[in-house]
Amino acid sequence: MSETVRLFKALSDGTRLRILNILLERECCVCEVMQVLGISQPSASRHLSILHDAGLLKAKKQGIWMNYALDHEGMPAYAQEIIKGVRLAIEETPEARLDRKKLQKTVKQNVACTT
Amino acid sequence: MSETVRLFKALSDGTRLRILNILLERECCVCEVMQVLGISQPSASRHLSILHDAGLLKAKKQGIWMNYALDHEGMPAYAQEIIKGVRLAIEETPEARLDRKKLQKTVKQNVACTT
DNA sequence: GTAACATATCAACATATGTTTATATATTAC
DNA sequence: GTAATATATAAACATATGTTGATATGTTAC
Repeated sequence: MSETVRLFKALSDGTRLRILNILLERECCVCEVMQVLGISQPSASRHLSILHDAGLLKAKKQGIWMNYALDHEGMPAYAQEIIKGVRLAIEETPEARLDRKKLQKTVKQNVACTT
Repeated sequence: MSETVRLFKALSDGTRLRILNILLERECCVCEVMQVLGISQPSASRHLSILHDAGLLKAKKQGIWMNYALDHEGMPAYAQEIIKGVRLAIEETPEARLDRKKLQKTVKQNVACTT
């Protein structure tokens, strides 16, 4: 049961729901999340790791970037059901729409290293 | 979005998930909840009111008892989806099974007043 | 009216959580 | 090697949350 509580605690924060909203669009690195939401880097990093620890995200290092994505296949069935609910709940809110719009205009910051 | 956060905060507690588990069986009064879970009366009352304020429960006064039940019709679509996830998550845990078993043996305490 | 029971609420305390600032680690370019 | 960028982590602080015990409210029986 504790694992379930951890999941709901992870979802009990407006910032993290905003993060899930943009991750439902596509995977993001930390710097994209901080740009879109207008939050500090430590805050973005911490919230992402909370979502990750709750089993919702998979992390993949790509060069200097750490990319986070929803782990639909890896999460338990009940979590998939709950994510459906999250999507229903927030998808059509003005804030969520705006964040997704900002996400489209966002690029990974360091232009130099594409190795 | 804040309403969604309140819902998830309400679900972020092991005691309240146990309460939902028995309310998925049938409606209960406060004294039944405290008996089944083995918690104090103020605790049962408070947790029930948190679930109620989150929009998950309907309350109906019946004589001296206040009966709480899941408000499937009254809750928004996303909440119904999330409750499905809750059920999936906890239904088959040993604790949840045990609580439902205890619920069967529980009777409303005051035998005298059946008016 | 009083007594007994069910429920709600408040105060006090301990614990958990989010935010900010500073710092450490890691990768890439030079 | 140094410099710049991306990320993670820790310390300090304020706020939120859960638990307990005491008390108040409300209903029923007498």
